[in-house]
Amino acid sequence: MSITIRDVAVKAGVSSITVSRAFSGTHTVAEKTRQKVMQAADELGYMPNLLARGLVHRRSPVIGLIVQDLANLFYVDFIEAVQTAVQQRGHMLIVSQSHSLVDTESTQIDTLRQLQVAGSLIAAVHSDAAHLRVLKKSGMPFVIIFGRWEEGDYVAVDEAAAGHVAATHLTELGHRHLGWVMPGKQDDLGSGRRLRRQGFEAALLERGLRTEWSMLAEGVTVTEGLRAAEIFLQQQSPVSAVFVGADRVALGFIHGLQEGGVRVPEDVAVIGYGDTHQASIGGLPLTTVSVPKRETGQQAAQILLSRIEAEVADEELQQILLQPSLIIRQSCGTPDDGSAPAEDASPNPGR
Amino acid sequence: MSITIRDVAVKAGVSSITVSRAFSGTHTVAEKTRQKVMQAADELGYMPNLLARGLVHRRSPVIGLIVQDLANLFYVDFIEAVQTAVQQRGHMLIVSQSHSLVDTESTQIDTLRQLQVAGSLIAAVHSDAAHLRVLKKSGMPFVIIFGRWEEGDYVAVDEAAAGHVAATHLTELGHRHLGWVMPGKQDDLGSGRRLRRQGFEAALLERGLRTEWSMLAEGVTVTEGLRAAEIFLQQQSPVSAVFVGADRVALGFIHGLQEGGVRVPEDVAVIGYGDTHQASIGGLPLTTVSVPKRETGQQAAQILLSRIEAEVADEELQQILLQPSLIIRQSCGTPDDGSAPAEDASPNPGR
DNA sequence: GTTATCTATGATAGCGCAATCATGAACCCC
DNA sequence: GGGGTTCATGATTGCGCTATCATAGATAAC
Repeated sequence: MSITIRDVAVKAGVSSITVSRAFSGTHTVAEKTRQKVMQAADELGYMPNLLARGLVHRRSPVIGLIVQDLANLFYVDFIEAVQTAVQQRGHMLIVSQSHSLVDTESTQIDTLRQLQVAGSLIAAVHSDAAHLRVLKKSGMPFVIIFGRWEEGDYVAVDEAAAGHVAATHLTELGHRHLGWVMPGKQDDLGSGRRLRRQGFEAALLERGLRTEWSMLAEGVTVTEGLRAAEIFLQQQSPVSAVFVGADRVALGFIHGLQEGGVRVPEDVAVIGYGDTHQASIGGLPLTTVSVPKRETGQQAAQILLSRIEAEVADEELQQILLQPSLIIRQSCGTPDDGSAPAEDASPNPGR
Repeated sequence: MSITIRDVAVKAGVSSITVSRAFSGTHTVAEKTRQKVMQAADELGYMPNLLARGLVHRRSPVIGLIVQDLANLFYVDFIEAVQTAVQQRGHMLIVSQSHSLVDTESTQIDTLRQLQVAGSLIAAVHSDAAHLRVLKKSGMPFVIIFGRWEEGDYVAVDEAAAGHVAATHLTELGHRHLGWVMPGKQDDLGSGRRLRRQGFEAALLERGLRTEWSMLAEGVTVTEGLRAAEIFLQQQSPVSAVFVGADRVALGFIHGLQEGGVRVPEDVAVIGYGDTHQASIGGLPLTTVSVPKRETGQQAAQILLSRIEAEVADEELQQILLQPSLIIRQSCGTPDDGSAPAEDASPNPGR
């Protein structure tokens, strides 16, 4: 038997509605009354029931977050940032995974809707799936993250720029024979994979070069990188620098090269993508194109919360494209070699 | 204006309660009726309102999870396992962080209670804080994780055994001069830090040895490990093997040693604790004492869900102590050196 | 002194759903 | 064929809270 607003009202000698107002702060309540109420509540151990409140308001103080894979380090920083932002504004965060499956994603969205969440952030698998359009029609605010969905709000990373940055760095170091490894579970995954590749090749073209070796990888695991290295070694290509589209894969790739007697960066330079924690440590700190994960989280949360609070559905769309940045460590060699590994080399603000 | 059970009822030509039953499956509904209802619901785009349902049931289909720090890789695998287990049984997961602060933890717990979550998993900061006792009295089921709370259910790791395993491994490799670095934000953090140390020293004692160098570290960062290495190098102790109580710190420690011209494992062997992903990759794959993170998640979820479903509050307590295991990689040297790094070397079942 | 404006509080009703109790129909047994 | 048993369905009510409308007192304005 839980204690309700009614019990508090009786004890404080006021009506239940006054108790409600004292707690929710929606109307002014005389300071003296408020104190009486609070004391009564304290003595009874009263706690507001957010379910009941949510039923009336038609939404609960919860934000949904759907990522593709929790175990992916990529999301850890991001989630942390979202968590912090959201909690500051009095919301809780529900996290779920789509495992990169559209159907699962769709189911997760439905569940969030049933829970009447105030809004959600979605790392969508496809950006053209019908269920997003359905969701949009439902009126629940949401922001797509790490992907571009032209019909709604999003916060994404300029993946073409990322590829461009990688290629530019490698060519500026003097490399003329370049290759890449692009991982990813599905090709249309926000089309990031394609864009990264295009950016990379565009940069080469500007310098009159072209890709001399390439490979599409299935997963984003270290093993995948080892496999790529194996294939690379077999082919004995003249390639001296490789862009690997995910840090974990890049680390595996480097390891595989080293096992095969190829020195990194002396014989082959490797540049990664993502800048997850693991990139910065280990024997050979990875030079990588950093994704502003925290900033993505902050901005996305920001947009979502303002949609929720303003309750304006159809303002103009908020579509943000964040720029990646180059983190020079050691896997490509550097002008001034030997920099110490940084705990967190991402250039973003926030804690 | 959302579509309610009532609208469906009218459309299907039945009473609203029949629709309710068709959806919740609590009573038998004639197959023919059920189909009529489902079709009507489909056409209207009806979705059950979990807030309303929760209000009646006095709880929502959500499980709360409070970890100390999301950014800690340690929790990633664990959360993944919990997520999967919980979702299979039709629950969602709310994740929040205590940042190792008792007050924050307490606040988070209150919020979860207000949300009427069905139960929660708590990586408690202290195991003797009063608010846990209050929570227990409230009747909401919860399981303490990664710590021991003798008054309730918990799933913890045998930290003393972990220390013992580390020491045993090092002595068996022939080391006679041992040391340790123990990180952690607070000493009474489930007292794991102390237990680990005690286990380590007990094992030494059994062999007539004792700790020759030790250090308490503040945080669990790479930087902390670098600092420890600096101090270690200054002292020029004869210690040839060090147990570092957190993988991240261990990696930093190794890096620091290498920078100082000390070879690992040739000059100094280093064994870590935790077996986070990052331990397995990088230049020198880390030998470490592995914590069964997935298994902890599975078991804790299991216990919690059975409490929720059984609704028996006071059965006998479920207190589980899982055993750590030794993962031999390269940072201590091995009988057969040169094993390839594994993507996931944890011995636990499950995906 | 009368009207206008504000503030503090209350009464009622309903958010969407399911527990409870009630009813009627179908079936079965000897 | 009367009493027992099961099954499918319905009517009512309330979960705990707040939106809405209403009221009464206080203050101000002229």
